[in-house]
Amino acid sequence: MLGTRAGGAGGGGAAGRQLMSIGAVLNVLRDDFPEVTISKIRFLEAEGLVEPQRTPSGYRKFSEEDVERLGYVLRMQRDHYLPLRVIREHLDALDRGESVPLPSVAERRPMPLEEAQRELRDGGEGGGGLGVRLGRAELLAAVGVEEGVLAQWESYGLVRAGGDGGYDVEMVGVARLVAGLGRYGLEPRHLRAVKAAADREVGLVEQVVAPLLRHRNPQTRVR
Amino acid sequence: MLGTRAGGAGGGGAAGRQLMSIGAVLNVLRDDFPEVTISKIRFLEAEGLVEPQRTPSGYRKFSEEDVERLGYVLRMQRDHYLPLRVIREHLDALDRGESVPLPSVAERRPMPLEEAQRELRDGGEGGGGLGVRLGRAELLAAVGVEEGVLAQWESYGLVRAGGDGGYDVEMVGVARLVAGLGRYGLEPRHLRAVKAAADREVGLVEQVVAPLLRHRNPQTRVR
DNA sequence: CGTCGACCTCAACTTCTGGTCGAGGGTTCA
DNA sequence: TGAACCCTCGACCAGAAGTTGAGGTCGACG
Repeated sequence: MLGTRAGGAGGGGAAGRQLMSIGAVLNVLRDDFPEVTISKIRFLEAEGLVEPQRTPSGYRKFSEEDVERLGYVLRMQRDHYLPLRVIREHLDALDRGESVPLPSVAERRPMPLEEAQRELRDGGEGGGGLGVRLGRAELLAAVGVEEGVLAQWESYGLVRAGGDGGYDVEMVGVARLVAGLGRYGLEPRHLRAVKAAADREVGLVEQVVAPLLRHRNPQTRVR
Repeated sequence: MLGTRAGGAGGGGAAGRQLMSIGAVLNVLRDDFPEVTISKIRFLEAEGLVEPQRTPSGYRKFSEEDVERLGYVLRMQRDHYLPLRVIREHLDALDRGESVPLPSVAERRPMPLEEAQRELRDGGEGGGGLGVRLGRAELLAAVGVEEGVLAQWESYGLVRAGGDGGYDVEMVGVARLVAGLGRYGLEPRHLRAVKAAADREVGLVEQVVAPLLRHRNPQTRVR
């Protein structure tokens, strides 16, 4: 409906970045987010998540960017359950060119090791197999990096050896990911931030893999 | 203090799976989660997140597993902001051998494609910087898999081409991860579940990669 | 045997988040 | 000029996540 808006798509150069009224924004968004309302958009502004321009008379005018931003907020909220405060901080930081305040798990203890060991002891390889552990050389080979690089990763806590000096298979996934990221320009020092992601990854993999030893077999189901 | 309990650590074989009182659990956990309290643990039980055994007289008795579970809950809550309901559902499903209900972004709409495309059209590369895009062949090379495999991944929505047929650099990270997981036995059909993780991954990577810099300093200047 | 600390339940209360609603009133534009 | 749209502001609301306290039991130690 209202075919007006986005119509042409065409190359429209630098022309007018068309601004849209709150109602128009609503129409655009509710396609992806049916639960959005005008009052919610206003609320999100009040909470500092967007700052649309205003006409002299006070009407809000949203740029495409604002709309994307709203979409991002809504997505984060809906799909990742992030509280608005967190999204805001994140976005704010990004805005001013800092980066990634991130829902962080980082820095707390440098030592979930004990836990891993316990798991290792208890679960052993009993249930599910997959108790596979790699030596350092194997890991290096599997990931395709050099000694020094790995050492560096370890110093950043990105990859970690188990108590026995061996590496868990999961580490391959993590390491490979780190390597992948590195390949397009992210250094470990940037990756500290990403460690949170790696942790998540591990968390998830743990859920997928580890319970195989503790439990029977996975299948799907979603809320 | 109370050096008693966990003391030995030693290899106590099959001996008694020692159960601990709620107070003991508290001591164990608050090392990692200082904010935990007895009442919170009870609350979590009430919410169905753990089900410790009981002595005949009604005292709670937590197994190691229960404690780990609590740790998991607390970690998910603190680090990933997941609501208890979601954690519970996830855990419940895992318990009964289903799998990974996961804070999912999945289903709901079978079609984020449109979104991606719009983003592509509208935002072009404006928003994100890092407009680098890869061809299919490049992606294949970067990840080191064959055509067919990639096609399969795509059919599972694990990896996705943009509107222009090109792949975003982030996809390399995702694809590489998928490849890594595949390498130790997880098939795409299992990975559907993990897709949520991949999505997170992308979200995070976006944040890291796009704006380039970083620093942190939360600041709350609402209104 | 008494008593002290750890534990129990249950209901009421609290705080925070994330909004919604409506009254009262301007703005736009066909 | 009037219908449709938009504005602010304060009140109100529901749900999540705990906390608190009153009243009572358990267990172990001296």
